[in-house]
Amino acid sequence: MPELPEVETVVRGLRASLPGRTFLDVRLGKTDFIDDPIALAERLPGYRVTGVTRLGKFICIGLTPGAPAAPCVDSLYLVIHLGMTGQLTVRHPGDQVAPHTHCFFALDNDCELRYTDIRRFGRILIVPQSGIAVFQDRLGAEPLEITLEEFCARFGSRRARVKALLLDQSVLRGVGNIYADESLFRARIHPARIAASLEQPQLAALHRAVREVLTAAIRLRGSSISDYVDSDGNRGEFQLRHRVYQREAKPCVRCKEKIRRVIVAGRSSHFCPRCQPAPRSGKARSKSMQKVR
DNA sequence: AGCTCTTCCTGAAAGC
DNA sequence: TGCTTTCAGGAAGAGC
Repeated sequence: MPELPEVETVVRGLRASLPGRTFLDVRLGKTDFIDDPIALAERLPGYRVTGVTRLGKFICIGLTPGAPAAPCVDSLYLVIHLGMTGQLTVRHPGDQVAPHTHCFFALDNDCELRYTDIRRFGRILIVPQSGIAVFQDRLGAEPLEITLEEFCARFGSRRARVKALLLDQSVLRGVGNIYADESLFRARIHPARIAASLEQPQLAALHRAVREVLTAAIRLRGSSISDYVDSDGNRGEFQLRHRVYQREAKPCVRCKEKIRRVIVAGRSSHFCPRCQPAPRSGKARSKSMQKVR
């Protein structure tokens, strides 16, 4: 599933082929995942791509009105979230069309940008230039840019489970289930730990682990678990380096203990019971306190 | 504030 | 074999 490293890989691919291109035409299939499909189809033709950026897990394609500039027409962003199974690829019009391809954006160089999404958990919307700041403000910090101080401020005061916070896009933008589990393993922190209970060295280890895991995953062009491919249709390779994600019952790479899977924050969470010791629950603590007394 | 549950959707895998 | 059920999960919303 596409998280920050996968989205970053797609963005880098698009950056090689989209800037300077003008949208000629938009064809849509199913549109229930598009905020305003009519506006999308009517407004986009004539716009030229100025750049491709990433905001957390969102792909932002910057657009400006085409050469014979219509007066008073604003620049805008075509914003795309790949959800669980979204794929954004650049193809030739004659290329075979993958099943569940719902958007075709024709370009002025005999190529087309295609959006394919089996489960349609993705999202496509147009954000005007004037609205991008508000859009960005609803998202948390960029994991590859956040300082240790800000990381500690965002995590150290919260009573939520650390895994839930890692997945919360208004805290950190871009981390999903795979990289949350992989980061917690490297930092040796149990996913169900209350963030505010973490010691300073643990917060520092997690801050570092998140950045290292994401950087390593970008280097290998992301993790392809089921459907993820980059803008050229190629799979990533970081799934070969996963140490806990989808390794339930397999031996821990550090200590050989069997990797376990539990539900934390409503998500399956993989961890090593020896390397990532479980927090003592409130119940257990009060019981032991009673024993002591 | 933060938790759980539900919804969206499809295909793979498990169960019968 | 072939059908039905279950599950996975990013994000948002409801309700506690």
